[in-house]
Amino acid sequence: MPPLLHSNASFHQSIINPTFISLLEKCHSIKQFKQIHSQIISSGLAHSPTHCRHMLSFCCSLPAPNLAYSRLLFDEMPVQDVFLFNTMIRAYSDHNDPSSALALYVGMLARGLKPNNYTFPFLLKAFDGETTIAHGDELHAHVLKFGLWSNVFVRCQLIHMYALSGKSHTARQIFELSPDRDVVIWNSLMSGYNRSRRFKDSCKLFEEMEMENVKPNSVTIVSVLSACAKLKDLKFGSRVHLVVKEDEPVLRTLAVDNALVDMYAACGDMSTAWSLFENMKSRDVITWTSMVTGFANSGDIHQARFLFDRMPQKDFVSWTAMINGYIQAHYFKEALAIFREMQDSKIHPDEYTMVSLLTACAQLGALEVGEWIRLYMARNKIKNDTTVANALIDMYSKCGCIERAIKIFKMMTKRDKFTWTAMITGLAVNGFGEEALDIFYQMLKTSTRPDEITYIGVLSACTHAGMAEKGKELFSRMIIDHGIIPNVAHYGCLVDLLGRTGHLTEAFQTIKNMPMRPNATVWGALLGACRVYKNVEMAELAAKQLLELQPENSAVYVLLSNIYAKCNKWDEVHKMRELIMYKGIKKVPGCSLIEIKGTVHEFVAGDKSHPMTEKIYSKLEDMSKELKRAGYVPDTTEAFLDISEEAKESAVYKHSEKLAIAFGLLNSENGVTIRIVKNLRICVDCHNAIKIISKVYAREVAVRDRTRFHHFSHGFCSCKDYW
DNA sequence: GTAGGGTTAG
Repeated sequence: MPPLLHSNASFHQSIINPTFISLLEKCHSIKQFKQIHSQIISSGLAHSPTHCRHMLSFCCSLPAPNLAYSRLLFDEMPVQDVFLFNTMIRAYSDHNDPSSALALYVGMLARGLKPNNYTFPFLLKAFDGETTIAHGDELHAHVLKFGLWSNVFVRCQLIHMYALSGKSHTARQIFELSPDRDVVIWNSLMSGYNRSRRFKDSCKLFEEMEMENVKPNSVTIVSVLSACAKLKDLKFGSRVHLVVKEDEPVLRTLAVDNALVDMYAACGDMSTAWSLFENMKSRDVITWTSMVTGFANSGDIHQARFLFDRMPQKDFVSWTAMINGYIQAHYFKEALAIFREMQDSKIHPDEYTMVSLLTACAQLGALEVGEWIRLYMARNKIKNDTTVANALIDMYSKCGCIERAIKIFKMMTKRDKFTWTAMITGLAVNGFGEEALDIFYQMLKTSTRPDEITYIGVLSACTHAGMAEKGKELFSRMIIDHGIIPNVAHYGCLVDLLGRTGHLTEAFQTIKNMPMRPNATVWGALLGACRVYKNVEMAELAAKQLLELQPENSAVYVLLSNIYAKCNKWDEVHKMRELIMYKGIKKVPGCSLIEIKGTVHEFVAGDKSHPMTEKIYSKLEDMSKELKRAGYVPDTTEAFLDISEEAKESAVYKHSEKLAIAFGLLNSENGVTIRIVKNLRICVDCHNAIKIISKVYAREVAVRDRTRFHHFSHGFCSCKDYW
């Protein structure tokens, strides 16, 4: 910072001082700015219009602008002209503060000032969807009233504004009414379509440009390729690629190459993506990240990781992409592990990263890590937006902590349909059917409309709470009330609902009358109900249909065999066993997860790989004695592959959830809830045993199985033995 | 003495 002039203030008064202006141009921090400002004041030049303009412009365009200081400066200026208003509005705009920008605009009108060509581009750029819905049309009218329609910048920004709020129809009208349509205004409309996810319209617009002989530039190409990537439209994307090849000198930019790589990768054409990638003269972090995402999405997680490890530099987007890749591949533990690596390399995550991590925690039932993430977000001031809160609700629900999920839900000031759906589904799987319906009715009072997924939650709430009549009513009204045509998944829910409440004939009738082909879920729901209500004939029928759809589904044989066993049809059980041996079908191994001190431990039945195996098995022995003393009798009707009674007993005794609970009892304090996540349905023996464990050890045990939560406490389960 | 369009992650 050069020394400031120590000149006599009066000497400079009322003339423009070029020294101050050039000092402002060199100014890089608010501290320096304040020094110059004080000099300007003591020189008596603070009220000179030229100095005011320079000062406000520079203050607003500092590398880290101080909005409050800028506003103070603005407020103290003796004459606030349109230029100063525009500059201040732009500052708010740059800070995504539409309401302050709007308030200033209103103040400007009140002052009798007229907006000019610059005002609306600044002001409208600040607008988000909500501000547009509230004030967009009015401002559009102002544009016309003040005669600014003829300005192409103003029209571009109007298009941008309408597109952002989803009114692409109005955006299109402005485009149509534009007298001079240069490539930029075409691009504006296309980016508008992209923003409102009207990707097909973007592609159509590109074709229109070709027909009207408007030459696309590199921005056009990037936009249209982005639309192709979202649509996974390889055919259209390749056509755009040809256009690029026809005009290489103009269109070959790094951004275009990146967009091409991303398009091919998104469409799953990894070999073309790879050859483009290899031949690029220069690549940046975006190029690499697109490749990593492409490999991950095409199911090649190892290739994704291979590339990821070789990236010359990685930013938080690349790390998040890799975390997401692991989640897509169901490698949830790896997703959490690589986040630790991310922290080691001192790359700061953002809210997107957090959502991914919370998803992994939800899948693993890793409550402690999930809690840690919430604290981490608070400590590191990571944006807690609606998506993050939705992920938290989902994580808490899937970890069986429904109270905490409700707390997040209640604290939210802005909720979207995902929020409501997450809360409804969360309550449903945790067994709070009535409460789930309450939330659903609350949702209907807002302007948020339920969708297909919401209804899956609503119907499963009725199932888990045994509310057959209510469920039937909601099912029959979903098309009338919300125009949602029931799909095969909804029919699956209905069959499940009827089956679980004992209406087997009605469930079967529903399947016969449904307007589409029943899928495996539908027949599976019926088969499950047959098990509970011991209906062998219908079970055979359902199993036969199911095996036609999924001949390798071992669970069907197991379930059918269980039903035979339950009905003492041992000949049939024997036949089933032989059939399985003959067909060489393997049972999906049962697997249970438990999180202890932030680490997720995984157990399969009969597992002896854990470092604490000896202690676990000896704890299991103790438990077995205590349980038997408390009246527990092993129930082996659902044990399947074992021949002798004794072997069966020892097989159920080593079920993965029992191992996990033994481990949990060994490694957690009294009074702490033991939380287990299981990949299959819990078996009847484990269910009995855990009820007694909850009583004998005075522990709450929460088991999440394939379909729902079982909250065990004081010898009872929240599912009321009904699952 | 100010203005318009673009790419990656949920």
